[in-house]
Amino acid sequence: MKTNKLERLKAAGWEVGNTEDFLQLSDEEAKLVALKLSLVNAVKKSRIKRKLSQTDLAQRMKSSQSRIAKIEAGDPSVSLDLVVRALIASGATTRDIQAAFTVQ
Amino acid sequence: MKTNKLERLKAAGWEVGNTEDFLQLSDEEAKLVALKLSLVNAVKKSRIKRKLSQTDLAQRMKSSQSRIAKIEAGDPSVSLDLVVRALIASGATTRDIQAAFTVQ
DNA sequence: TCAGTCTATGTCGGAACTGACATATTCGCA
DNA sequence: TGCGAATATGTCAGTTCCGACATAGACTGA
Repeated sequence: MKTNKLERLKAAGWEVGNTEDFLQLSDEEAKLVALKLSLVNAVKKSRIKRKLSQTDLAQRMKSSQSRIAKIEAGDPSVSLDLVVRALIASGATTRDIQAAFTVQ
Repeated sequence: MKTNKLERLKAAGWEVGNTEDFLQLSDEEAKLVALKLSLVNAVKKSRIKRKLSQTDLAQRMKSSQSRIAKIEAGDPSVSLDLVVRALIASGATTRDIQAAFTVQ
């Protein structure tokens, strides 16, 4: 999956703004990554807000602690599906979710 | 994937409202399905609006016509990832996308 | 009617994603 | 400091999802 390029770089400490044109990511790819990033942040925020540990959240959504850690780290092996699932399971309201989808 | 239950039923002509408690889908599952459904509709709407054929859209996102058809049909084999990707590729604005995430 | 375009459906091999596990690291706090 | 809880990282086998292809059906205008 092409999107992973950016995520890998980000993980290596790059800033998103710079790398976009450097890698010549298409607008579509950039949008998708931004969206995911926004959701990822929302997951962590929502989880913390509800005072859930990663293990707690994992149980709620029948996943594992390591997967939650990867979600929050923006790991390339994590799909949008799973991020959204985590967001929902973390108790985020519909409003929260919608807000997370606000990318400009 | 558990979510498919509902999608299969829906495809068979069921109404979502009824089946939810019948199948005892958790709130989380229901939310996810509703979200996907909303996005799926947005894809078709956006594609038509821009007068793109399924083949056109497929080329834009380097997928295939049959995949687009499946996306729009809410096929169980289609992930949220792909739906969102299609939505973006169809030219939907950020505002459109956000609107599609408005589920209550 | 029929040719051309569009959409739907089924299938398949390969790619991507998953939960689970092991283990390392970080983080309070007594 | 050191201990327990929380989080991070790596790996892997099983599952899901993917594009591609074949083909069927639907729709439109001539």
